[in-house]
Amino acid sequence: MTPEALSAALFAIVTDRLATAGGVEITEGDTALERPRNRDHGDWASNIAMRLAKRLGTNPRAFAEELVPAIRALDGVASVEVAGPGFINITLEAAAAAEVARTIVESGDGYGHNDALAGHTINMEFVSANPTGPLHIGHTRWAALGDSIARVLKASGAAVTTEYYINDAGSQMDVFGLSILAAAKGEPTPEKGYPGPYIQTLAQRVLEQIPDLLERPDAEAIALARDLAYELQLAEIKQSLANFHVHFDVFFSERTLHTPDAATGLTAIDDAEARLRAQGHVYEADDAVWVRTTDFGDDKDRVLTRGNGIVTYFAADAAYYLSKKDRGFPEKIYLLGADHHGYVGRLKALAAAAGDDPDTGLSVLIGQLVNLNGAKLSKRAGNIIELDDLLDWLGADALRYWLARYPADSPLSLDGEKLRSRTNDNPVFYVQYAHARTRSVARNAADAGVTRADFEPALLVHPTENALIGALQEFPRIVAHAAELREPHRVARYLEELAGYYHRWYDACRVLPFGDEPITALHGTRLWLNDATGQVLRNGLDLIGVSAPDRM
RNA sequence: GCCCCCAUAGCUCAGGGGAUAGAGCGUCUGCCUCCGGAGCAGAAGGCCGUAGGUUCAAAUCCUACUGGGGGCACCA
Repeated sequence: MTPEALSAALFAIVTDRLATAGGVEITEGDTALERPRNRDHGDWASNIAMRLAKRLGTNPRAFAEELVPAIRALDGVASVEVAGPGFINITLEAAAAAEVARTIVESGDGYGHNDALAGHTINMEFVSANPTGPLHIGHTRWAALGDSIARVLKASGAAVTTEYYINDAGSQMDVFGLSILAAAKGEPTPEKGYPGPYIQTLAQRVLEQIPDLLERPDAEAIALARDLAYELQLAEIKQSLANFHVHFDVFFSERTLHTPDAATGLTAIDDAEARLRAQGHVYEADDAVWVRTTDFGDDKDRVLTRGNGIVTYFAADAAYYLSKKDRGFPEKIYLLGADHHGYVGRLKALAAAAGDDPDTGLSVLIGQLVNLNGAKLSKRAGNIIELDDLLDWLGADALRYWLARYPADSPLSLDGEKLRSRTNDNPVFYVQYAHARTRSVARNAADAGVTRADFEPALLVHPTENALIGALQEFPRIVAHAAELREPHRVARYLEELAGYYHRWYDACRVLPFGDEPITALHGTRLWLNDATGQVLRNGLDLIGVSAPDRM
């Protein structure tokens, strides 16, 4: 008996009761159960009676009492009580609750997957760092968060495509080429050019591949340096992301939006402008071409083509948006830093201008920036810390976990001391340790001859077993909530709780027999519970891209 | 000026309208004769920024205010 099954049964009972009362309708979400903090309040509690009391014009306790007999009659329910202002507290039979251990072991990696977002087709864009330099600390949070969100969305049944938009067009690429060439010549960084030792390294590699670079005319040399350095840098970025266990399905080049179609001679941006014009949202003023985004809530209209004939970044954004739409993504998610929150208005307006509903088709997740030991990092300050260095220093697991365990809108600072520590200062170790412990117990069980041959769930009656089982039962719903809210930190926090329940159980209940004690069904059944816990810890850690070691 | 985010234990932070507000760190006290002590049990520590409002019920929702962070280009 899972909370989902119990909730569904309760829903049936309540709707049945309401059919005779008439006039009141509820949804399945209304009978969702919560795990009471206080064990005296049963295994699962419902507040449905209090929620309906007003609409029914009845006393919540009285209405709750009316539901009790039908709930008590359910298979696997041990007792039902009405308590407090009208809570219905349900206690399950130990055997019915502990069934979940078998379910988990048999479902394996699939346990926790759910269909909360079945039928949703989602495009997620994040990171999208300029290919003119390495990924740095400013990108880490979105990389970790975006990848984890994609994982929980998939686990909840959504079809997800993760996408990295490469800003490989525009003047900053020429500045990049110029910087590389200057470095190749041994000249100082040009004004407003890209500084940094990585430029020197890139220049060196470019020279190795194009030995006669410096003998070519500057214009040609800049273009050659730019394009090759870009290629090399992008490969580095992809490698960094791979090292960080972050996966992108698509790397989308902005250049392709500026490239004329062979047949029509028009670019995707031309096409986007034409489509917005056809919708009646485009006008000319001051020699420039504008979109009237203020019609859709933006605070000012936006320019597509500047007076000098050059298209704006926003024009490419528009074309890119339409590309996502055309490629079949009804839902688009953008992850942006708080420093880009000014984009929200124009993106929403763009979606509306394109004929989409910005409320359902587009969600922009804004997150706070990351600090390091309290010191804020900005490019201008020059104290850039590269992702690769962070990975060398802290390891992907600690970094991914730390970045994933806070809500995106919560300020976050990386504390190198904590992340390197192998104590409870560093929560990833607490969780990973719990997993390693489940594996250790399993190894010892195998050596001692304890197997999963016997499974007698009715034997799992210890309070710490009840608590652990309840936590295991909650996992699918935790994943579904994390997906619906795009909040993977819920998974991390859940894992910390689960690890706590496991450690307390481990402390109180032995899986292996003492000394020469005979092996009983209880030992075997507890091994199921041990293995089930390990499986859930593994599945949860995987959702945030963190490894689950067998030994530490 | 306008917009967005934040305010909860000494510190860092959880807490999608419910019962006695939680965790880690730090402080104090216990637990290693057998499954990993990177663990467990317990103590101390709170006017949930302030003031109103909605509700049977508010840390949670709404409004105003205070204090902190960020943003408001024919840049990319």
